[in-house]
Amino acid sequence: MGLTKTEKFTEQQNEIATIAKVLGHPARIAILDFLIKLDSCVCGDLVKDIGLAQPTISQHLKELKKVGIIKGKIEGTSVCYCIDQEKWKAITKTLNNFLNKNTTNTCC
Amino acid sequence: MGLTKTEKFTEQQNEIATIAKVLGHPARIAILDFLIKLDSCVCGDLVKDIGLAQPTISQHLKELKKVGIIKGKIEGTSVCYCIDQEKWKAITKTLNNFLNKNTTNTCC
DNA sequence: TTGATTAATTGTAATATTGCAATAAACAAA
DNA sequence: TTTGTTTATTGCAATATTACAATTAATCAA
Repeated sequence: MGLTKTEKFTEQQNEIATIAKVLGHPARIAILDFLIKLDSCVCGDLVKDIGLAQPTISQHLKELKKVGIIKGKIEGTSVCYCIDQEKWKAITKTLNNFLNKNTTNTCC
Repeated sequence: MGLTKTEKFTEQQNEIATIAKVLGHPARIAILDFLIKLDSCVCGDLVKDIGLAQPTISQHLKELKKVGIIKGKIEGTSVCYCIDQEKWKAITKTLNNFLNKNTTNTCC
């Protein structure tokens, strides 16, 4: 069916999955890597650096914006994209909350 | 095209994305949550607990096994699934490596 | 042997994702 | 206004993912 049954899961489970899903594409990781390296950036640079077509990059940026991990500020003809520090911290916290839930068990 | 161009990205970027992708579905987060709560588990319990059909659960377990975050041990008619502690730690490290790369910038 | 139980596999339908060409929109410079 | 630059949107094709019914395989119990 291709349709995730979100109603079967807790809000937290859905939240973790949504974040992870957005991070689940190497182009988006590459974009974030690039943004981290710089202080700001325009889409044009990304197209050159990452090597995917401009509409594809634009689409990935949209996904990243959807979870708020990046934000864009229009500056004339170009757009300055950068990491949303607050959101990045929140996402880090959410993922670590989950990752740290696991304690050493003795089974298997 | 639906086909990720992995060759355009670094090994590390692909690795992070692969891990995140597997965590990018609430059913798989729910399965991991359930496994963490217990010390061991069988698929039957998961079907009841999560509320998806048995083949669907089986498919999600396969995805989780693919990245090694869980392991299954056959015990008679049922299978004992549990977290692979070593792999969990490795995955946590990989994700945190990425998440901690980001430092406070002053742009935007 | 059967019959029951449990989990994997297969096949299929529906939806989602990825990627890009073509186009549009928004702005700056001439 | 026209022209060039930059990014977003649209439309489409190809592939991937999600979900489940039906079936298979494997084991245990009687």
